[in-house]
Amino acid sequence: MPEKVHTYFSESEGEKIQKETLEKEEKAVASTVLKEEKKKNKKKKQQGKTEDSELKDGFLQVKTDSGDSHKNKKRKREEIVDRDTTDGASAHVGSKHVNGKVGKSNGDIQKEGDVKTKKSQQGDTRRHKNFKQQPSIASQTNFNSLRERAKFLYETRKKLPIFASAEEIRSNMRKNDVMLLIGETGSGKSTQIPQFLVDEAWCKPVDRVITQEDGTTKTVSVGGCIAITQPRRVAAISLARRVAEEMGTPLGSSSPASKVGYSVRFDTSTSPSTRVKFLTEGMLLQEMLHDPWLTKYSAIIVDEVHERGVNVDLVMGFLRNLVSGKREGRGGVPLKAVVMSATADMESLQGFFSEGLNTQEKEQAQEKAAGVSVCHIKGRQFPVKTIYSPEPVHDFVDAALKVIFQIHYKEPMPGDILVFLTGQETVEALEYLVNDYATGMDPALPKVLVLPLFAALPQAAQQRVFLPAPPRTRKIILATNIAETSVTVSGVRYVVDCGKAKIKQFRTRLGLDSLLVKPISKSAAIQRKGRAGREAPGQCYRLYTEKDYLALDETNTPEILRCDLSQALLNMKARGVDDILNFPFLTRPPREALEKALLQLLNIQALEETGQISSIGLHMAKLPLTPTLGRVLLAAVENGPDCLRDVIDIISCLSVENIFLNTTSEEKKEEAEVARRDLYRREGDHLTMLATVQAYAAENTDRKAWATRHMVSHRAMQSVMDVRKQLTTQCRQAKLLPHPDDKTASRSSGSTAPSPILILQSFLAGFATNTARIVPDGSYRTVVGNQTVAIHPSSVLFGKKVEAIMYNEFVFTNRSYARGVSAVQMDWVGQALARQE
DNA sequence: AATCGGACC
Repeated sequence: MPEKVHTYFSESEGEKIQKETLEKEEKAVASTVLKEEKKKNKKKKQQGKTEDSELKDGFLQVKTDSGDSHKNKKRKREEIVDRDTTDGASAHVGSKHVNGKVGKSNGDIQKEGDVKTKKSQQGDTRRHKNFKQQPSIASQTNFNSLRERAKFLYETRKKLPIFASAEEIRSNMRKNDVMLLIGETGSGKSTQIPQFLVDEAWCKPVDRVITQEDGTTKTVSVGGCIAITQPRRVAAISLARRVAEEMGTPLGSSSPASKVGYSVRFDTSTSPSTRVKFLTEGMLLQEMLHDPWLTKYSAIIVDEVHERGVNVDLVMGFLRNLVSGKREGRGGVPLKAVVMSATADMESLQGFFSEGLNTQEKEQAQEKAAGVSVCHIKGRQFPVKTIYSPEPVHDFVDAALKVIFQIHYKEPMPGDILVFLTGQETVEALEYLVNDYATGMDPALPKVLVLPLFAALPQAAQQRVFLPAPPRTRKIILATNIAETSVTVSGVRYVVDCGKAKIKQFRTRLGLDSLLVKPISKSAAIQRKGRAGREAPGQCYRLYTEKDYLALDETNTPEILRCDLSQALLNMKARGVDDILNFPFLTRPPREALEKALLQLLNIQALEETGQISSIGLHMAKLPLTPTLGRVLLAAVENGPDCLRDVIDIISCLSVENIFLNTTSEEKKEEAEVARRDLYRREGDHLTMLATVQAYAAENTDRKAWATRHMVSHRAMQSVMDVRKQLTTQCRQAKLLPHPDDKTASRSSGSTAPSPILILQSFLAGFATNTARIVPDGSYRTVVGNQTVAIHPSSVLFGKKVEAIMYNEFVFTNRSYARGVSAVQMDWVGQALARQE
């Protein structure tokens, strides 16, 4: 069988080393997380050698220090977590670059995959540094080596499909303020466009005299910086890292001379010289609350518009107003915009911008009036053959099982299989079936390694998908739509697509979220299929007929049509958009949905009767919370600092993913019951969360072990602590909480803990309408609307009967559930509702 | 009548 092994990698020296590593690993197949950790470390060292040996080749290069030592502690922790997440990707670097040699250039940057690879390299570099105990000189930025690296990278940049269009793009942007760019996967748009534009004359900062709201004037520097928005944090960070390398500049805050930075929640890394800044859409919206005219920027590049998250729609609306208005807040300096999408549904976007430009600039009637240019860039993908099911499929788990083994029997190695399913339940069902079937498989055949992948999966288990398969083994990744955009697994040549996904839809009339399995769109189907063609030609098996495919919607339903709009509208109100109904929505939500959200904001006193934003509302908009949770926080202020601190702890839990690990099996559930006994509170989930945060925070020796012991998600708890710190800091700045060194105000040791009653009453200020009372048959009915609702099985109150409940979320899956539930008294509910009248 | 797809401030 050595043949098989040899076909996996070609012949360079570095790859041989890597191959040997893999063989060694096969002998020590690790089954426990602990073993995996060790193995990883071993491999990393090997990886380091691989890189060294390839240095002269130039495919990979160990980065010299980029001054990371200046970063604060928390950031380091996050980087380590980050690196670990993507660690496995580095193991694939070898094979990826081999592919580059035989057919495909290694230069095309694919945000989620390739750039992550860079990150892992840096992680490895840091490890080396620690190992070798390098002297402090290493913390200085080595500009020469940065320049050399950039020079080398330039050669690969030149081969990107987009590179030939650089001059056309520059020229378009000189003529027009807005450009729409359709660039398929692998075109290089996200990394190259900012570099094409940053040295343009219009991108220089200029001083302008601006009349402020109070009538006074002041001189302000306008422009000079380009922002590129991303839907996801990891993408923003890894793109920034890559572009910094290509530009030969240190990254972010590591040097005052750094020209490239990024900004995501909990992690902003910029310098006074930052000219290219990658940020999440949410972060740009946050910046706009403080700087509505985006005076720092000469251009905003909006990337991945086709994903149509609610934030990108808001950004687009604000941007349209900014490019078409009189620019008074910018001293007349234009703000340019590049809107980038992977799919070609851009005609509507063109209309969206040109409509605004026409109406606003009609009077000026100048022929050089900003128009909208459009640019198409070819992508770089390997062909993927589509195989449809000849018959409609009733049970896609069963159908997937058959197709998986059909591929496994028929198709040569290597070539991993990525299966798109709908959720944890289907993933685990198929995992069981594949493993069961594989036990009876002919031992002469390659083995299969089944790897589940979904967001709720613990980090260590997620990482397993990035490890290369042992020799003679085919990886079968069973994933939710996390693998559509957020996670890229290398080595995949076969995709199996069930054609469905769980999609959340907010039902305005009922105030209810539903999470149902629905057919995906054509563009999602194309996206899934594309995952088979990133490294080599591939195949996509669709578990539905071609007729079914043709009947699918063209694109995903924009999130703005599927979600509760209150947070979006509060942000708009805080930005000074008074007339919500006339806001330039890319897709206009139904009037009813807008009105419902406005009413909701009015109910929680975020708006005045006039529809103007209230001072409470303005405060809420600045908090990184949903309006309801923001309202709860402000209500807790009234109950004193001790209550506020506790409420912050609970809110922090509610605003991250589930802190308790899922218990799927019956034994696990019992196990969890025992492990969490000291955390459970009979008052409900809110106080249980409080107990959990406080116990976790009090654990000073080994929080990870504590989390494992209590079957609590360590990853989620880390996020909780981040949110908690952010909220606490914000409350201190707003003088809602005393400063920590203010002795008189710190929690006095003699006083009792704030009563659970005060805490729950604070919550009712935001959740008065999320309440239900028990009826004689023992079920619950909502106080407003009288609908049946059941306590979700994940709640500590599941199966319990109390007078009334308050809940964080009202979701419909196969029935209506209340999630995040606490027991309350009906008269509290009455009082809270009365206050809203 | 027994359990949530994926992001983000």
